Amino acid sequence: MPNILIADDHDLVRDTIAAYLETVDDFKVQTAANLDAALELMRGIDSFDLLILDYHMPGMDGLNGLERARKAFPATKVALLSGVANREVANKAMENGANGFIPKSLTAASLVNAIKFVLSGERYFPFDFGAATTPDAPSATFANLSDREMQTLEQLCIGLSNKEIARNLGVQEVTVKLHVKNVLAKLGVSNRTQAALLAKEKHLF
Amino acid sequence: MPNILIADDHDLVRDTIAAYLETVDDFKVQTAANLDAALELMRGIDSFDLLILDYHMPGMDGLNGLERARKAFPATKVALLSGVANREVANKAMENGANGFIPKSLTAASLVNAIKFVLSGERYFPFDFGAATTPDAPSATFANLSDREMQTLEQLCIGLSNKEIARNLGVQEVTVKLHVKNVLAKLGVSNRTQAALLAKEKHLF
DNA sequence: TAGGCACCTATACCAAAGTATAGTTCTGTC
DNA sequence: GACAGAACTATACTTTGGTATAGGTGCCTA
Repeated sequence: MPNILIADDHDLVRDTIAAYLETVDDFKVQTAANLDAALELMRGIDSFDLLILDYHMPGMDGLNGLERARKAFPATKVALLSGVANREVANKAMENGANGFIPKSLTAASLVNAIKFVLSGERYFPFDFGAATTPDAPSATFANLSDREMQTLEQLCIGLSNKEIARNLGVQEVTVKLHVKNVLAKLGVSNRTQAALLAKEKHLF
Repeated sequence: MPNILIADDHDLVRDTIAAYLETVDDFKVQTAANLDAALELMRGIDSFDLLILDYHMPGMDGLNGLERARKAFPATKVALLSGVANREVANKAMENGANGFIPKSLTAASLVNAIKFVLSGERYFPFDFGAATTPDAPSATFANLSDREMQTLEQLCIGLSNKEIARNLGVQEVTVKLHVKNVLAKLGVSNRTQAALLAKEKHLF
C-alpha cells in the first residue's frame, strides 16, 4: 500500500483530497500544513513513496522548497500541487526534478490516475497545462482566407517582401499586394507585421 | 482485457512491441502495416480500446491520418508513435485530439505505463519531449542592442508603425527610423517583420 | 446561362519604411 | 580637457507597402 504525504496549508483542500484518496483506492495518506511539518513527519517514518507539495505554502519559497525536500529525501517521489502557477513555473519544477505537476484544475479521477502514474516511476505533466492563454476559437478569423491568401500569409510569416513572395508564387508583385491587402482586412490588422505576429500566435505556421 | 491495435510499417518495431505488450501485461494486441490496413481491421472488430499510429507510415499524410482515424472511430483512443517528430508536430497532434504522443525513445516500461495511462482516460504527453529544440544560447544577438533600440524592438513586436512608436517614446519619427535601422543591422535581418518574428521566437517579449 | 467568386493583371497614387549624411547634446572615462 | 558612444534631430532621397479603380479569365452553382 503506497504511503503518501500531502502538504498544503489549506485544511479543507488537504483533508478532502486525503480522504478521497483513502476511500477510492489503496493509499495510506498523511498530511501536513507546511513544508517543515512535512519534513518533520518524513524523518519520523521509514519511507514515504510520494510527497505532494502545495506550491504556495509556508516554507516553500518558490521552488526552493522542492529542492529542500528532494535533497533531504532523495528516494521519495515529489509532486507539486498548484492552483495558480503558470506554465513557466511548472516547467521549472519539472526541470528541477519534480516527478509530477498537479494543477488543482484536475478532476479527482485524473488525480488518482496521475498519482498512480507517478508511483509507477513515470513523470506526470498535463501536456496542455497553461495552454488556456488563448482558448483558441480556432481560426474563425483565418477560415475566410482563400487559398492564395493563405499562401501569401504563410510567406509573410517568414518576413518576405512582396517582391519575394511574388517570385515564390509565380505571380506579379501587384497581385501579391492585392492578396496582402485582403489578408490584412480579413484579419482586422493594419500591417503585415501584425498579420505575421497574429498568425504565429495562433500557431498557423 | 484491453484491445490494442498497432499500426507501423516497420515490421520489426511493430511486432516486437506487440509481443512485448502481450507478454508483460494483459493486453490483446493486433497489428497493421499501414493506416488503411488498420482502419480495415477496425471495421471488422466491434471495438478497439486503443489505436497506436506511427507518424511516418503509408496513408498517414502528416496529421491527416490521425484526423481520419479519429473521425472514423471516435470511440477509440488514438496515440501517435514517432521516432523523429519534433515538438511542433507533437503539440499539433495533441491539439488535434490525440490521446497520447509516444516518442520511440521511451523505455519499454514507460511505454506500458503510458498505455495504461491513456487507457484510463488520461492524455499522455512526455513533458520534456523536444525541449532540446533551442537550448537558448540566449540573446547573444540581442545583447548588443542599446536601451532605446530595445524599446523600439519591443514596440515593433506589437506591429506598431514608426509614427506610433515615435509618439510612445516621445521622439521624432526620424529617430525611430534610425533605431529601427540599427536594430535590423544588429539582428542581421532585412525588415521589421523579420525583426519582430525573431524577437518573438526567442521569447524576448 | 447568368451570376458569384477566386485569381490574376494593369495603372496610378500616396504613405510608410528604410538609407545616407551631417550635426547637436549629454554622459562617462581615460 | 579630450574622446567615445548613446541618443536625438534635420534634410533628402529611394524602395517598399498599401489603397483605389478597372478589367480579364476560369470554375462552380443556382
